[in-house]
Amino acid sequence: MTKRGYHHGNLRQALVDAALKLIEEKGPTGFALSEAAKNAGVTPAAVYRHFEGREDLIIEAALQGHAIFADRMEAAFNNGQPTALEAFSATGRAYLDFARRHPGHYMAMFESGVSSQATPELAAAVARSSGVLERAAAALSEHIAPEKRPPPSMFSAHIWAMSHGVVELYARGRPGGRAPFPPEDLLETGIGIYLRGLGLLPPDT
Amino acid sequence: MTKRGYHHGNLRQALVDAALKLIEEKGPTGFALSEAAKNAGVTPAAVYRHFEGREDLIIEAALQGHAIFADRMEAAFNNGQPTALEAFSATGRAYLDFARRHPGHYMAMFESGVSSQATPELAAAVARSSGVLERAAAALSEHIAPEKRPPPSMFSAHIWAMSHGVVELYARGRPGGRAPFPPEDLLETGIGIYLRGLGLLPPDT
DNA sequence: TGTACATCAGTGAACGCGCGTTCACTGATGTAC
DNA sequence: TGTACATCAGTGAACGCGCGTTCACTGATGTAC
Repeated sequence: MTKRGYHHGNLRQALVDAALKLIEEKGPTGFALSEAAKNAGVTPAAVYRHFEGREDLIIEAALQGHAIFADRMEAAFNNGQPTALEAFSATGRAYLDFARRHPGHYMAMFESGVSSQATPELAAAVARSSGVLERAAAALSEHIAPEKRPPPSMFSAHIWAMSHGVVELYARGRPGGRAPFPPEDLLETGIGIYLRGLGLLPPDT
Repeated sequence: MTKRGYHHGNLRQALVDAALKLIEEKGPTGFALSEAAKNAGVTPAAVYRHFEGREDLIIEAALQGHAIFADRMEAAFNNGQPTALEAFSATGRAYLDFARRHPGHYMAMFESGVSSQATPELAAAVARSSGVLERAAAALSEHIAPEKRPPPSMFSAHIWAMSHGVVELYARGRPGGRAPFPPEDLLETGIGIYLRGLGLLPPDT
């Protein structure tokens, strides 16, 4: 099924996997093409049979990340079933879950410095990811009285910002040394309070 | 007043300033000690008269950043005057304002990968920064009924996460290419909705 | 089935580069007499 | 005021290193006859 290559089998994907592991360990700017090649059991020059260069490899990693990300978010959203609220919450949890399970992908996507417009494919993948979250926000905001309803894109930007902030500050080892609370709890309670502020949850839990 | 050096005048600070500018331009991992030295009009080896090495220079930049940051936040908080709510909002605005005015510092502080425990001085500076925000959150949460009051450190973690997320995703050029809303508005509305969720703002604005 | 050939994934050596760091030094500044 | 000396900030050359990228090549695989 998988098209096997001549010598290696499937070097292209092996290189992406090696890159992801390295990005996870050392960050996207600390990642070295040569090291990825070595870890894939291959000479650095071999990389150029499959990618244009270092940046192109990072872009592929980000691209695959966005594809997985959008899939997960879409599955969690589940077309707004059973309720808009539950679908939305599931989507939020899927965000954090993705960041934890795929730190390499997450970093390639959001911390690599690669423009989301770098290639048409990447732009499309980013648009798809963003789209899921925005649809989840839009579905949920139907339950808000129109005159006090924020634009869905602002709604989703708030959620995205809080999620990303939790990932960066508390799901890794940043500010006070270690996290004061489990990131999952932090995000769940944070989003809960936010939704209550929108009148989407009863005032007392 | 400023102790002037023998040859340069005040090379130590000139190096920090050059480093900050470079960090702002290329990120903390892209910053090169040699380039900072060159921009300060000095040989790379001269750096070692004032710092132990590359990392030490970044730590000094982060340290100065935390000092400015804590000062600004403290001034904005203004001991909780005139009201806890207004003081808290001012503190939130000061956060974003700092991130925009001092991107080099901000990056050195939160994106450099330097541990906040790297030196005792840095740990103290970080604790002071965090302390201000936590005090602002604690003061404000006095107005919440005790049984539905989240721990102040969780409260402040939510705000910090949302602020940081807004900075990273929307106050730079990240996800959809450019920001859908001005970051200031995004943060102000986001925090507003969150505070409403805590019952600290009336349900309709 | 066997042979000749074309393809092309991966090799290995080399490149130029900029990096962080070291070291013996030099020469401007400050100080003692 | 003038001279001799000590200090030490900054120099300049050198180092070893790993990086991304190039290039002519080789040799395993697949294909045609």
